[in-house]
Amino acid sequence: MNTPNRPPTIADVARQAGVSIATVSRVLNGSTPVVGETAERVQEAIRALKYVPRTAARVLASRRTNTIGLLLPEISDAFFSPMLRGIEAAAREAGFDLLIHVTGEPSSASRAHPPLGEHNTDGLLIFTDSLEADEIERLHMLGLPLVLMHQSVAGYEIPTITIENKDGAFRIVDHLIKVHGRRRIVYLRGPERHEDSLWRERGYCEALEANGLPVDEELIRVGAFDRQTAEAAVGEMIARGVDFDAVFSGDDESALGVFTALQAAGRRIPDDVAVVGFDDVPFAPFLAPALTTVRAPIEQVGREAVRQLVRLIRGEQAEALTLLPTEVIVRNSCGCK
Amino acid sequence: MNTPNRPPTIADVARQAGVSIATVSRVLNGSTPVVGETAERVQEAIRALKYVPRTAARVLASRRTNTIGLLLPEISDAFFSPMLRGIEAAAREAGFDLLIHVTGEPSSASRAHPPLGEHNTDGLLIFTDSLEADEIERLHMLGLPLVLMHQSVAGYEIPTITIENKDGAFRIVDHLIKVHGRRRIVYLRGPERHEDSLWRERGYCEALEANGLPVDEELIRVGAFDRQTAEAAVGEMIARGVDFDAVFSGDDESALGVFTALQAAGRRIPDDVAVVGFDDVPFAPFLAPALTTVRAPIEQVGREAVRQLVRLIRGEQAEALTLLPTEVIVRNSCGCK
DNA sequence: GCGCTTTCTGAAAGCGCTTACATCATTATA
DNA sequence: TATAATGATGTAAGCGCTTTCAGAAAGCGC
Repeated sequence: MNTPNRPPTIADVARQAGVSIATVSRVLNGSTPVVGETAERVQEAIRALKYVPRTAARVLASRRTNTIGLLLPEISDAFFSPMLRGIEAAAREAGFDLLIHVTGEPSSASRAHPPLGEHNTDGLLIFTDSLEADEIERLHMLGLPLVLMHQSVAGYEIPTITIENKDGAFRIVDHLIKVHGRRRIVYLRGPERHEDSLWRERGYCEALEANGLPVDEELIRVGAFDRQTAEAAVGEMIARGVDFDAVFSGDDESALGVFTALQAAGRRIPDDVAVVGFDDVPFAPFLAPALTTVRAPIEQVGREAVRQLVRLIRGEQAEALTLLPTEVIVRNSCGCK
Repeated sequence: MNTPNRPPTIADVARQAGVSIATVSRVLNGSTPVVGETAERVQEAIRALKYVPRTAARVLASRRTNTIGLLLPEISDAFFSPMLRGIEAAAREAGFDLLIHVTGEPSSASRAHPPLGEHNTDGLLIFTDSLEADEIERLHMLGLPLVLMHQSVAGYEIPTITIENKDGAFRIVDHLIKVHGRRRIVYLRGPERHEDSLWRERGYCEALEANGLPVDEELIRVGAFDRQTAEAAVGEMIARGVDFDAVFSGDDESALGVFTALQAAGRRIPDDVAVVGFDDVPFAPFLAPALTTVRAPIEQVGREAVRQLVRLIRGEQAEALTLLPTEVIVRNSCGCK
């Protein structure tokens, strides 16, 4: 804090109120009673001096940061806005500051050594694919409270918040088959090792099998939960003459790419190819046609993750696994009207 | 940091390497040369102990937080994703952590006393409508580096990053008039006192006047840059039989609400009513019809704001005003095909 | 009046680190 | 050979706060 004008410290407040710095601290923190008249004098001095306690000093002396860290692999996908809203609001309600770090691509040094950890937070929220397993283990061994989102780990107990991926995927693919008679359904996978994606693929496969359809590897491609990757994947399938009558795009961001590729190839949605997504991000109802998708309670995932982390920080017990329900949201892109 | 297992400190590293803690600090920070063999021993001890320096101690001793604070009024609008991406990336490149706080509604206590300031950051990025003028003044008087985004203040020199609102608005309204012959154009205002909104309204009015059209107060409503508010405003105009053939929605999020209201009322876009927005958020091309809008270089605003703030933090001179250009992006909602 | 308990407050230690200043050893120069 | 300069390292102070422990005063019961 390189300010030319030195902000007031606790010593300035103590001097003005005519008490010790211990008393000022007590008034600030309510940790020990202070008689009314003394407390009044202290409050008045705080007001007059516009005193704001220095966070670093508090953290160092109390050994608590009052900060929650959040690690994300990226931030631009429309999926993250509602989740951030949920996390930010819940952290604030619980009296914690939120420090967000985006680790970036898989090769990024941040994944092995992120600038968030036991040194500057009371606990970490870790979104899937944002931190290496070794570092998760190190932090867990140190006893730093951790909560995983959309990811689980084997071998040790870290609370996990996730959603009903498989069930949601099963039901939306079942809808395509049963209600719209689709038989050649593409699945666009998410990023490699992305746990949500693995479960969604399993739901997709189970829906096919439950309806007596074979799982055709030619219909399973990589969309990486990314608009451009999905667009390229579908574009390539079309160019190679692969026969399909529906696309389950893995997430809504990919669905945008699917729309683009189909429209570029003159395929009508949903007449020629039905398209369904996953997540129900804010723009989904406004697409042309309005996207049929699985609603993931994204904001709720964020809120619940903070709740569990705060319990851990306070030394309470947290739920090992919190599974939030998904829901098929039928709009127009599947063929319903 | 309530860990049952105490993480290693600099003293542990010093003991293991057989040097003083000052030498360890020097190796860590490269502030003073340390001979190769000694430095090697220190690095090895750091690795073996998996030592991570405690941020609070560094901040307190060095009087620098290496943290940039960002204040936003909200976070769920699609506008903020690209901006966060720009800010986050630029902060990381400059070696700063980013601490984000969302102040919430106008009545929120956070606006007067946010949990970000001189006590825990080296500088603040302040997005318009996120912090009260009194607090901006207090922080400025303390000498805390500040950069404003999409907002300016009179009376003292705080660097400002903003975009060509008026010019962009003028050109898109001009396009509606000149190319599509629209004569009854609605403007949906942003939140009260929102500077971008004021300039956009001015551009709107000037375009009308430049084309010999009167400014009709009945056509100026409040959309508050919010989907539901915009939907309600347009719905009310329709219910009251107000005649209009175009809507300039103020921002893209509001355009979603305009679309909804028009479609609910059986008005065809753009045949009956043309709709144009502002910002060119990621979903704009995918709407039905694809939204004609003014592209604001959102991510670049974020990047540039960090650049200027970092200059201030380093004691360098920053630009007083940075005005980034906007560009009309013609798609289909205005009537072009 | 005496002894014990409770309440309130101040002094002091210390959280983990940075860095100024002092010291020592080595090298270069006169 | 003596002196000065340079480089590397250690000691100690202190950043701003929290909290433990000690002491004083007041109140209560016998």
